[in-house]
Order: sequence, then structure tokens, then C-alpha cells
Amino acid sequence: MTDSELLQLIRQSQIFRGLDEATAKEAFQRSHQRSIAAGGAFIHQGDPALVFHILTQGHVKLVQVTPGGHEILTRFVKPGQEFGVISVLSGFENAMSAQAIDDCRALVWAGEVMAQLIERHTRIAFNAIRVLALRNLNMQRRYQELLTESVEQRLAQAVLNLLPTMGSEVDNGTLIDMPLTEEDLAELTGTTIYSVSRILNKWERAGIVVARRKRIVVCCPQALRSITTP
Amino acid sequence: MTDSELLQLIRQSQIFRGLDEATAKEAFQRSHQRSIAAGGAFIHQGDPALVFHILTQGHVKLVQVTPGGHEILTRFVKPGQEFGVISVLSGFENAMSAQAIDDCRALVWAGEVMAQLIERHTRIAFNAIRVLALRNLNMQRRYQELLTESVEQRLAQAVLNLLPTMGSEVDNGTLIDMPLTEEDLAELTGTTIYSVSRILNKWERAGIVVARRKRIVVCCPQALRSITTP
DNA sequence: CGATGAATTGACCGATGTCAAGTGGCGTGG
DNA sequence: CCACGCCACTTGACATCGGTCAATTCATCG
Repeated sequence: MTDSELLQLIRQSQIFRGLDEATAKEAFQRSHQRSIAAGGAFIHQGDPALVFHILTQGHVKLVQVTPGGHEILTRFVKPGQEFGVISVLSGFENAMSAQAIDDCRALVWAGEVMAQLIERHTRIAFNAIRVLALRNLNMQRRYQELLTESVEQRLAQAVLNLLPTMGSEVDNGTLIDMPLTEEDLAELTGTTIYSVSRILNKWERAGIVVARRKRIVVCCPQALRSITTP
Repeated sequence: MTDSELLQLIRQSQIFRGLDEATAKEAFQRSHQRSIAAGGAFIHQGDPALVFHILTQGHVKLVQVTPGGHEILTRFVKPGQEFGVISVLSGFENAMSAQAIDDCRALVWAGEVMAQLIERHTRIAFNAIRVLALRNLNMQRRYQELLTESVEQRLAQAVLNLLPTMGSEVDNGTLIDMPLTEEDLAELTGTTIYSVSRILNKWERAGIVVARRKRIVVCCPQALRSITTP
């Protein structure tokens, strides 16, 4: 990826959008690059939160493991999206790990550098506030869903949420263009691989999806939508 | 409450802490006051988010009602604490209502005023980012608890969380100094009034708490702590 | 072509929610 | 000041979703 493509990418990111060219360039120049192979991790839960990332290639999942060993999948990240905002504050530790699903590259900023950028450029401060506020709304929605909706509804919702960001059109529907195991889905929706398997099979028999190991094609999003609101 | 007491209060709040006196005064001068009687609401879920509040008197609960009519109690607010940070961003609506539990007073800022203060004073921007980040961590913790812990564990955790902020010492233990119904606890922990009643009774039989309508005294916090981590 | 990780399927069970029918104390208003 | 009514809380019986465990099957990759 060329420098100008990277610059382009960060100018469209949630954190650096709306900046004039000089500021965007300044931000870009203060980053460095980092590659992580599939299965590796950009950051580890429990480590001091020191760096901010914008993914430029591959897919990352943010995973939290509870004291009891339960894993919670918080979010998927695709190129252009960021993770590790907390690093702009000092004294925090990573609440989760960022695992590379496939081979990944990312731009990295030290937390203090990001803090300086925020100090100098109000727009970045507001962008950060917006990112955090949206994340809050999202967590609240998931909390609410976990509390009030059935496993099938939550699974349908989760799959639908993946479509706009991770979907790509194929002949018989929309493919979720990312290696996605049933275990991932279980950790994402707060259930077990057994329930996911049963539900996915039921959907496949109904012609709503086609699920083959690590690949899901959604044939009929409308049917999923009607499951979420019965 | 006198002006200088109010100024003192906001200088200790999460959002306005760490400011020099001139800036704190500026912030204070741009606020106005508002009173809401017990049972009323400062803000309503679904309305445009236009104002930021710092409570100066009474107790507020933040409540979200789901499409299915389920109520979720997100947070209690006591004097000195803030709510409605989202109002600094334009175009959002309130994700929840802020209901006065008893008679309340609060300082209020228009969202745009807060946005201006953030623009001019980096410290307030960082304070806002910190508040949102902490709230995120908190939501994640609750999500995780909901997923992995039993009702009894969550209830114990919730009661323990209320102690430092809402507790006041009485002869036989620590009173949660706020009208707190079992329904509130149910909405806070994501369960039903029936389960709360059964568990509270069990605890009372074990001498851990004393629960009388809307009042709870915790006699043995250590016992609760051992419930949360079995 | 075998090994490894992913997915499937059935049997079982337990924690909690649901529903119904109470009890009891506090406060208001006559 | 008493009584009535409301609202918080209680208690039991019952239903059920979905988690757990164990045993397989399947598919992909080296």
C-alpha cells in the first residue's frame, strides 16, 4: 500500500476524518507500521494500553477473556477501522486482546502522540469523543439484547450487523467476507457453539443462509430481519 | 446551595476537574439551574440530546426502556456526578431517561456551550474522553457479568457497587442511603423482582443484610464479596 | 490419505423466568 | 386519628430455554 493510499485511508477513518490535508499528513507522519501474522495479536488484554491502531490490511477481532475463562468477542475490525483509543489516556490497561484473524498490517501511534494530536486539533478530540460515544451506544444495545432477546434473535442480529461492513455480493446472496467460525459467532452473541450450530442448520434448511466451515452466505437478509423482530 | 459551594462541586466533578479557577468560573457562569420533583425526569429517552447536567441535590436513575417494554436501569447519579455527556455531539438522541428518585436540583449546560468549552480547554476534552472510556469499561464489565454470572452473584456485585457511592454508616452496618426498591435492583441486575425478593430474604436469614421497603442495610459486605467470587 | 480442527446431534438437567395468589406496612384523606 | 387502599414485597407451583456432556461425522490441509 502506498503512502498516499494510507493517507487516504486514515483521512476516512473515524478518528482522523474532517482534517485539513496538513494536519492529516502530520498525523500520518507520526505513525509507524506494523505487521502481524494470522493468529498473532496486536495488543494483549491486561498489558498497559500504550498504542493506538488503525488497521490497513486483514481482519482483527477484539476478544475479552473473563476471570472464569469465558471468551467474549467484542468487535470485528476491518481496514480503515481503529482500535485502542483508550491509549490516549495514561494509566489504563487493555480491556481486551486484538487478534489477527488473517495476516494483518496496521498503522500505529503511541498514546502520547495521539494525546498531543488531540490537544492541538480540536477536531480529533471530537472525533474521539464521537467514537467512544458510539461504542457506548453499541454496548448498551448488546447488553439490552442479551437481556431481552432469545439466542436466535441475537444471532440473527449479529449476522445482520456484519453484512454492511464485512459483506460482499456473490451469486446466491451476500458473503461475509472473513474467516468466521461458529465459535466466533457463539462468543459474539453470548451462547455456545452447539446452539449456533443448531440455529444455523435450521436457517440453512429454511434457505435463509448457506453455512460452510468458516464461510457464511446470507441469501435472505429479510428473513433474518423478521427473526429479530417477531 | 451557595454559588461558591456549587463552584466547588463542579471543580470536583469528573468533567470539570483539574481546571484553573478562571476556567472553572467561566464554566459555572455558563450554566443555569433546574429543579425536578421526585418522579419527574430531567431528560427523556428518544428526545434530541441537547443538554448536559451535573446533579447538585437528590438522586437520579438512568433508565432505558426496550422496544419490548423491558426496563434497564443503567446507573444511579448522586450530587457531583454528571449525565448527558452525549449532548456535546449534535444529532444524537438520549439513549435513556433520567428520572428523579427524590426532589432534585442540577446545573445544566447547553450541548453547544459544552462543545465550546471543550474546544477552548483541552483539559475538559480529556476529562470527557476519560468519562466515556470509563463508562465503556463499566458497560463491558456488566455485559460480561450478565453473560457469565448467576443472578445472586450479579445482585451481590450490584449492591457492593452501591456501597462506596451511596453508602452511609449506621449502627448495624452500611445503609444504602437512597430510596431503592427491589424493582430497581431487578432492573439494575437484569432479573425479576421475584428473584431479587428470594435472594434478599435468603441473605437476611443469613444475617448479611437487613432489607425493609426501599431501604437496605448491608451488615456484612465481606459475605457479599465472597458470593461474587465463589 | 491421515490428522486436526470444525461442525453436528441427541439426551439430559438446572437455573430462572412466569404466573397466580397472597401479606403487610405506610400514608392519605375523611 | 383511624381506616382504607395502594404499593412493595412474598411465596409456591410450574414451564422452558438453552447450557452441558458425550459421541460422532465431516472437511480441509499438509
